[in-house]
Amino acid sequence: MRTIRLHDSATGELTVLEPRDPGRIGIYACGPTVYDRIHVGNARPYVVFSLLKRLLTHEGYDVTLVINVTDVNDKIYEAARVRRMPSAQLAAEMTAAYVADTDELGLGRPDHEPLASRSIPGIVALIGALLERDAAYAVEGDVYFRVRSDPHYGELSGRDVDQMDQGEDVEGASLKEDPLDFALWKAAKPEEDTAWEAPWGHGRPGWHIECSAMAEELLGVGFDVHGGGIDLAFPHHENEAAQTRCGRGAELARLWMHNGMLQMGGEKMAKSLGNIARLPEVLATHDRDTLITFFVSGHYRQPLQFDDSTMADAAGRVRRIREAARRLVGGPSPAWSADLQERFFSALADDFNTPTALAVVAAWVSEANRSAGAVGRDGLADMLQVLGLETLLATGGDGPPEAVHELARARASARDQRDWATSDRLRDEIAAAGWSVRDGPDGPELVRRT
RNA sequence: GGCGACGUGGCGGAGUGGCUACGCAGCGGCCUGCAAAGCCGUGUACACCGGUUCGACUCCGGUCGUCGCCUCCA
Repeated sequence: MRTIRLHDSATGELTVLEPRDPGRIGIYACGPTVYDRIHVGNARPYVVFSLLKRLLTHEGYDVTLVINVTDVNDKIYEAARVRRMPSAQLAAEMTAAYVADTDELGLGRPDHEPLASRSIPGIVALIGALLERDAAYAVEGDVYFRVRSDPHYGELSGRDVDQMDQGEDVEGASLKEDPLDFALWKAAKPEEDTAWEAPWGHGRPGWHIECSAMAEELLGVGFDVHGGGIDLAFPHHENEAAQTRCGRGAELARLWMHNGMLQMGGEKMAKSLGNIARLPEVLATHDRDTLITFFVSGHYRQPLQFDDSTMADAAGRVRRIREAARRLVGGPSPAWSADLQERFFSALADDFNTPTALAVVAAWVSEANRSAGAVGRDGLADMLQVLGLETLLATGGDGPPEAVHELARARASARDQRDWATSDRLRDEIAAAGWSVRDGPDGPELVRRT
């Protein structure tokens, strides 16, 4: 179990991960609002936190990963209205689509995937605690958080309350004591078709309260790592932190981790900008190994360029590792592997530096390719597993069909007769069938084209 | 305007006060009938201007530029 350091957004510094409970780590990451299929940008935190869990598990921690699903939200009501369907039905369908889409990433599921709609009692209880402590107030069925009642408000995202834009949101502005305040509970509106009973009225939760409630319910207050996209730092995470701090008298999380934005055309990938690539579409044209490799090729905190060229680069890395893997044998790796594995895991332990880790994998592959004798795959397997790329070691699936074998045999005899024209023509036919021939020292070999 | 991050070779993308990141692409060579795969070699890279230092791409200050947040947003 080595020392893990992570960048804490709250302090801006690398911080040693010291578990609340020895040997155990609780991680909560904000998941999607389900009003549409997710795009690749939405998949980044799913990948980052799933892989962080793998690293911590590898290091011997007992890790619980929670990624929520926001299934009650203004955007869902709006999208459901457009489609003329019940919002609960749209949310259910999109939740199922989200699960199916992220399943295709091949990283497994989080340990818990709570739904806001199923967490109402916890939400109501937390709002109740905030009201009791005067950190919130009810007005005409709405409940608002009193931002200025929290002296620490703004610390997570580094903002000074007095210098913040005090943008009025049109509806409800008049009900707030202070424009900075935000809704914990919204009274049911005629155009909204889901609502729950609460002591202060029929309605539904605001955006931020659900995460505080769900995280507390599943991980307890003061859990280890809270994560999500950097765009959530304010106001979402700031508000979450404030709610729990004021409602429970304790910090929600010990450390805050934020991933950088996926960019397309030099700008953040976002629906509002129209520069999105939906996850299912991306996975229809690129295999998941390429996508995962693409994600780990950049540091999680930095922006990452998504385009044909960067995906092609990732595909090249994948090819090279797979190619090397074909020549490996089962069992322990040679002595030189130990040093590389050490470098690999220290890179990950130092703020989860996956690009450096990937460079170590490349060095391992080069070393293996240089080696004359049989090379055991265990060391590489150990590293790739943590990057979610153990699939690169899978031995090749089905062999070529008989027709291709037939062509290969014909080509071999043409070559024996030094009939290069026929031989090359047959090689083209084999290629057309999806296979390539390599004439090695042990004779020709058929390899699936990638 | 406020807060924050960042500017690295053709592209992507790490990192460090003096020593090869890495990948993709390119170029030369080995191997091959030719290829493929692999191997070997190859690129005066660190936005600009000052400063600190024996020495800065790496620290400090400034300039310019880019991106993110400040409103829904992974």
